[in-house]
Amino acid sequence: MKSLHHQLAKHVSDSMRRAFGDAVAGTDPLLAPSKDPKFGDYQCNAAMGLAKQLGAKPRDVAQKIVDALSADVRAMCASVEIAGPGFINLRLSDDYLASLAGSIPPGGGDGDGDRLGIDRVEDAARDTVVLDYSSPNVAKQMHVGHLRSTIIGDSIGRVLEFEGHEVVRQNHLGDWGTQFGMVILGMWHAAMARQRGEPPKYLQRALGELRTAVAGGPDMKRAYLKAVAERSRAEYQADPDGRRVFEPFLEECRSAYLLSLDDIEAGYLYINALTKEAEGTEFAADLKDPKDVAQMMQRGGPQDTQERLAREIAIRITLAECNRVYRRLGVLLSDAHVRGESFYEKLLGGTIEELKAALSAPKSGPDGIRAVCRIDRGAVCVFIENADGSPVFKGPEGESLPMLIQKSDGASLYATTDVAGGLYRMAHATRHPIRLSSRTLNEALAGLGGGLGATRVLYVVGTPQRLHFQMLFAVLRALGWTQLGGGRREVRLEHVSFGSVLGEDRKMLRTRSGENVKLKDLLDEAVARAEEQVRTAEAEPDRRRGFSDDEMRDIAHKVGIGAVKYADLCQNRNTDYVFSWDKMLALQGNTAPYMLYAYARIMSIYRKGAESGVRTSDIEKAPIQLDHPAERALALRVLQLPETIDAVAENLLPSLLCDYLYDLAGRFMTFYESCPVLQGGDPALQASRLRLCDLTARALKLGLGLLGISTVERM
RNA sequence: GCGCCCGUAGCUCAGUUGGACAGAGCAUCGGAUUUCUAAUCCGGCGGUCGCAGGUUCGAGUCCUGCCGGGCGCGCCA
Repeated sequence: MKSLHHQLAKHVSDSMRRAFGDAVAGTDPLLAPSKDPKFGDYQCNAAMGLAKQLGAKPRDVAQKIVDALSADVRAMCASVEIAGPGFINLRLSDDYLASLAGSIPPGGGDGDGDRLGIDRVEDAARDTVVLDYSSPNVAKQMHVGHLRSTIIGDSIGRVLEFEGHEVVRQNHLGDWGTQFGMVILGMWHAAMARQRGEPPKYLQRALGELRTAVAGGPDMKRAYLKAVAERSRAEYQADPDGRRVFEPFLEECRSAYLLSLDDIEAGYLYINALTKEAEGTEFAADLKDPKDVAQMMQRGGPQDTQERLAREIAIRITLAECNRVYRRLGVLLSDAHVRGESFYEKLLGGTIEELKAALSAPKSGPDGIRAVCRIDRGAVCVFIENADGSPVFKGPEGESLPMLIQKSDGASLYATTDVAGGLYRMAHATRHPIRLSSRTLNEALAGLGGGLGATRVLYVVGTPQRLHFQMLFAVLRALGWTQLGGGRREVRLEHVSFGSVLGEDRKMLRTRSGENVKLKDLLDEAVARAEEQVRTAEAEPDRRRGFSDDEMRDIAHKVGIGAVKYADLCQNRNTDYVFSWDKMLALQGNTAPYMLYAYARIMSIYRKGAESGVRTSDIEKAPIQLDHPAERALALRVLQLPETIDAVAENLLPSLLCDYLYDLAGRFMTFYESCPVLQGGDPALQASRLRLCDLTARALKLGLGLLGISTVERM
């Protein structure tokens, strides 16, 4: 079944062409759901615009469109009216709505895999979507900064997959770059501490000591740095190639749980702070520079086996922790989707070579924006300019702002990785072969399997990186890599940006001590708060449902996690949002608990019905009656699920689905209050209303499922 | 300094490519429960859409200027 909106838009569009000829063939019928029921169900706003174009009166244009409407539309509608300056108001007939709702096939069993009869996209429109989301950093606990990317990305993936697109998830793990040198050095310090016989949690203590020393003034800081530098020098000298202490330590880490993620994170923070404080002092020489470590790794070679081993261990520990969070959140990411920055390592050299060669002279993309690569201040830069040569992006001095591809010291940057990643994601050996200038790059790409062949690439990354993605996309387009089928079609590159999570003080959400809020702590609290609500209700005789402990824990988990996810998704992702426990866990308003409650109420009707011998299988074919306004309003809304999903897939805005579900749940509540389902004496009416309940429950479950939220049978 | 985003009811936010009198929730006030989950429902109050111009049959939406806030701006990611 195609969406109501799609069908009506097609009909009106056809009618416009019949009335005014092929000249208006491409004109959007501007069909929209009516805001006010008194204007009908849908309205066409095209007549006013068309009138100007045709030099006619708007109402006359509207009349001609109406006159040309096919018999099919007449059959669907109870009325078609022209109103105001030239609105065409379409009111669907109750019979049509009832038969359409009645034609939705029954759900199978508990509703898993239920599509409510919604079609997948046609083959020609099927995208291969590469979806980049979550992107945690190695050696760091996931914190609220990762929450939005993970939740929004996951929902978008579910929606696109439901629509029938092929979704290739890519978890772009931050496992490369200078910061990684800090992680490895942190592990080295941990190894040395263990060798000295210090108890566990050394790095956390060291970090605390360093901070105390810094806070204590220059003398204390100096003394601390001196002690660490001297000890470090001695330890380096005792084990200069790492073979005696560091490497055995790492080997041991492979099988034993010597380091936790918190240890590794503390190590990173420690080295970060230590390097900063030692910079420019005489102690810096005795403390290894994390940049050197990172560079050594990037250059490759036999000397860096320890660094690589250390990285592997840090990645493994990080992923284990991430997977725990994903499992709790019900996010569809696993190790199989991890494609970290280091994955593109083999492409980096070739990518720089390619950019130098392909962009040695300015090259234009389909939008006329051009890119040119040249060395500037020792760094390899790609400058992005308009057709007239003026810069598209400017720095503080008004100078052209390039995308940096290679630092003057030879190291690559995240832009390099992203260009390489763009190539890998779009290219495909057969479907989308990309001609490259660099043989090195060509071979490296083939070595990675030739690429993913994406027709749409989505980056679910925060709004602050907007400039970076504008540059990246401009470069990828200028290179010509986005052209599909000889330029007939473009790969869609989209930055799915989102705002920050703010505390109630409207500043970035932090703990009281100013640290990032760890995701696992946040989820713990959500579940704990939800559990408290359930237990409070159970303690009151009037509200008691008689839940077992297991049931209460299950409800608390689903309500708590659902509340966090829903609170994030229901807001337009582009704006910052204020995090509030009370609001997200409220039972009224646009919240997960409200939706889950609506669903549980329906399930309750089924249970009651089953007690009196009503079976859903008996009423699967019962005609649906829409005599009550609440019944009609509910049925119409259920039928608008397909077009809502279409809109989410197109605009990548899960909040549209939330708005829909909130409205649907609200309409159900109204229906519930005014239309008794089981009480009525009329069996046909009872069957009809049970079917409406069934459709509503399935729409809620499907919609919430696309948001990654589980329903509860009772609450 | 330049660029991007934002400014809508006391608070948190919706508001499709410009469409009908600007909508929710919270808060507040008032109603509804011998009936399927009252964790609900129905109603009242509440807005010169930051300000000033402009384009348009029509502007919260588009253009210009100003005020206020956030973010970003070459060798971090």
